[in-house]
Amino acid sequence: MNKQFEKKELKKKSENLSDWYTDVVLKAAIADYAPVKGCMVIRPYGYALWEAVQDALNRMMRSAGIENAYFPLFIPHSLLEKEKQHVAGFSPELAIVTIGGGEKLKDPLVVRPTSETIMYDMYSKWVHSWRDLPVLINQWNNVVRWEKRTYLFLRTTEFLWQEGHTAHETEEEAMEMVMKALNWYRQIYEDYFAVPVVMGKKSESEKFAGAKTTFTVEALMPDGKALQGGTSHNLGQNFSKSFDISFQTRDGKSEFVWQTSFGFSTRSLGGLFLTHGDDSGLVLPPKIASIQVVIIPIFRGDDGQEALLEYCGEVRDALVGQGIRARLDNRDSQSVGRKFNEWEVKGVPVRLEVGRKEMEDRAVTMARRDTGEKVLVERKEMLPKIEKLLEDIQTSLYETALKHMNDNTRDVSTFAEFEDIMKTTRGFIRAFWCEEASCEARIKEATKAATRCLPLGAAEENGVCVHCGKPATHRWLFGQSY
RNA sequence: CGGGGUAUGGCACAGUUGGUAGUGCGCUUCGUUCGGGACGAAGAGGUCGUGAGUUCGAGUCUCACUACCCCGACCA
Repeated sequence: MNKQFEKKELKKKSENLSDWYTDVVLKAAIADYAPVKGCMVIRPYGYALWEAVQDALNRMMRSAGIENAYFPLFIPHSLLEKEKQHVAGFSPELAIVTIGGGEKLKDPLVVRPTSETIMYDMYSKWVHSWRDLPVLINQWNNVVRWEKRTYLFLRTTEFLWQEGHTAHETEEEAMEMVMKALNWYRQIYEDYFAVPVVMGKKSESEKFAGAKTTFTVEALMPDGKALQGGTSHNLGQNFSKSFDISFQTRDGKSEFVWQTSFGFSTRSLGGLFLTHGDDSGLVLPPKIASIQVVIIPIFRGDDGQEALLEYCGEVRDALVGQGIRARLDNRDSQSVGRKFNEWEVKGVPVRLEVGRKEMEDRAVTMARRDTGEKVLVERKEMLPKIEKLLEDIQTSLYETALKHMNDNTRDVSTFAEFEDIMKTTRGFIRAFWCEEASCEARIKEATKAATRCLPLGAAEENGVCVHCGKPATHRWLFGQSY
């Protein structure tokens, strides 16, 4: 049974993850290389996934009173320079427009790498009183960061994201926002993508340029490397002081606002593709898949084709009526085998095979993408069974990924052990660390692994740093970054 | 930005001592098919990365340039 059919033209995930990844993203028509280095075209089948993310995050943000807006692509270089750490962090990867309309610009324009500066310049105009707070604005846009080495979705020169930027009366209120956003990101990964994550705080050297504290969701990829999945920053008053966003408090004093920013990008889709999927192609979790069920008619001569298509159409309408995203593949130019393979590469969670046999028995054959298992289901039981199957696939994908993460998260007490793990399986390593940047840098140089985060809720303990032996109070999560 | 490699049809590649470009897949049309990438017939598609040079003649030899890929450094 459950035979895995070999894909003739697809590289194997089991042999080389990164070759497989590129191959499958291109062949599943998720994305394609654009003529500009490091840039890609997100094709309709891939963009539909991004739209699903947008829908989910927009719902979550709306529930917290956040509204969408749009700010310009270009940022005057003079504005970017206002927050020192911010400009220092981003300078090496900026694209800068120096000529406009054939004339050299007096103040070059930066193509936004993120929008803090241009948004906060506006916020300073808009905020004067405690009554103007909180400011709760999000924007969906594209940003550009000139990376030296790029990779489809995971690190592209231009990428799409949402960036939320809020301003509050108190730091407590800002922190609530920071954690709320972080939890949304966790939900997108875990509930929609079926990708487990660890939530935590970034170290000083890994935090956002200009932030007081950065929080992150970190996922573990199949090759044991870690992916920073989304970040939420407590900006404190760093930017409000640089951009003069001040307000009169309820008791008449002047104070700077407390700010947050948080972002979730198309990189996340790369994590989704890497995590699931197998030698036959992508495996999309039902909750995010744009097509959850594909119906494939199996013809027998010209006889009865019309009746078969009619039966398939009826099956599709029943599914769609139930809110299931179903597609009938009625192309007669492709053979059945080819269709099976195409939809497998594209990772559609459930395939219904419908031939004369099923039509006569008033049934469908239901095949699940993740295990390959096929069962014959009576037509009248189809709807509840498919709903159940979609849930089962979602759960099973999450559990498999969670097991992988747990199996590859190791407590380590000696540096030799640390080095050994990084040389072999990689994965997450939990170890005491003295919290000194120079020590972290030496660990990274020796093993390629740096701190991913201090997991939320990590207990305070008495320990010694895994590398330098100095006193340490917490076990940090280490890993090699994607 | 350092080290290595590659560049020939949409994709993957072959092309011998220099003689004017080929194979497989894909694509188009027609027909027969369809329970795991169908078959037959007939077609379309290439300034051989760019620019110079050597030569009667360059995909092939020489030089320069450019782009891309892999490894490393970098990557809130």
